[in-house]
Amino acid sequence: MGRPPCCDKVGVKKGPWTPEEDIILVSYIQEHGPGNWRSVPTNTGLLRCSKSCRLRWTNYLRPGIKRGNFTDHEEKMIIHLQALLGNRWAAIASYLPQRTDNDIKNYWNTHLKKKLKKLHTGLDDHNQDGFSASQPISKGQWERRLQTDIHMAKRALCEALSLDKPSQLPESNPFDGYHPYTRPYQASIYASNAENIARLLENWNKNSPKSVQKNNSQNTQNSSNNLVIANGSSPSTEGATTPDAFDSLLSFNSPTSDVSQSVSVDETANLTPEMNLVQDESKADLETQVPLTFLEKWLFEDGATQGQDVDLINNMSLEDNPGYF
DNA sequence: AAATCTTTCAACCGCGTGGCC
DNA sequence: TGGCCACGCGGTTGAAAGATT
Repeated sequence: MGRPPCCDKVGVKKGPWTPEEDIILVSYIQEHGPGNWRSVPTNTGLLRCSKSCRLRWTNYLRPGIKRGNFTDHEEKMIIHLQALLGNRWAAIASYLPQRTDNDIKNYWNTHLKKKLKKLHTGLDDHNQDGFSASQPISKGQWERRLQTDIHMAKRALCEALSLDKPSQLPESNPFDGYHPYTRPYQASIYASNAENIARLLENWNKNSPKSVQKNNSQNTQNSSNNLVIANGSSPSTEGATTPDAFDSLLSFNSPTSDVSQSVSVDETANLTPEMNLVQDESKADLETQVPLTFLEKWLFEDGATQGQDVDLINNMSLEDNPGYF
């Protein structure tokens, strides 16, 4: 009964990926680009199902992924975006381009949920839970609650932003510079990381698999980190995540710097076909983000106009924008 | 030092959706 | 129009690591 498995279970390997498998997958994607996952296992000889390959790539091997500790900024953004969007981790992740939805989801479940719970139990017994995962509510309540949620989220987000930037509220959209639409920014990351993968592959060819395996006794985590370590902007510093670098990338702390401008034409012009494909992939992501620009505008365009939220919500007719909720 | 408990996070599973025929 | 297929998403699981007793 039920849906047949996505792939033949017989002979399909499960569990943690080995460095060897990572290399095979990365080199294949480098050559053919991401996509057509169905054919990846057969073409690479990997004993993995297509889903597993895609997941491994998107959550771990894909260039531009930042791992390790979340910065305060990221934390706040996740909290507020979760309040806004609910458990739409992919949508939330689109605002944190260096984080995967899986990462964010895990972080929410393991850290932020507890944090917020603590916070709320620390407060009065009033039902201050502004977050979506709560008891069932009626439709009318849901609508009122949604309005409250959005209002609270908007205020909290503005507060968070002003906390991080005590001297100034962003004149422009604070998402500038790392908004998923800002493709040149992504391109620079992908470009640098694609080079790393190439370098890694070169080293892989030089070294015997055994030696690699030895280096990766900590299973796959190290191996995939290695992919980026060669970069110089290594996430191996993740223990002490580099908020400065990250913030500057995101332009949070320097509203005048436009990251999209910081990428030279050469950099984007020198993209390999693989990089372009990666860009194409990110392009596909962008399409799912279109509705969010509306929220962005609303959140940041007129931060001072609190109290107009109800009007705005009224304007945001569910019929006109069915995808928003 | 060993046993037990807790936390973390990579990976899996099943469902929804959109594209193609 | 309906069925099939591939992909993406969110919830869940379980092994490993870390903390505590």
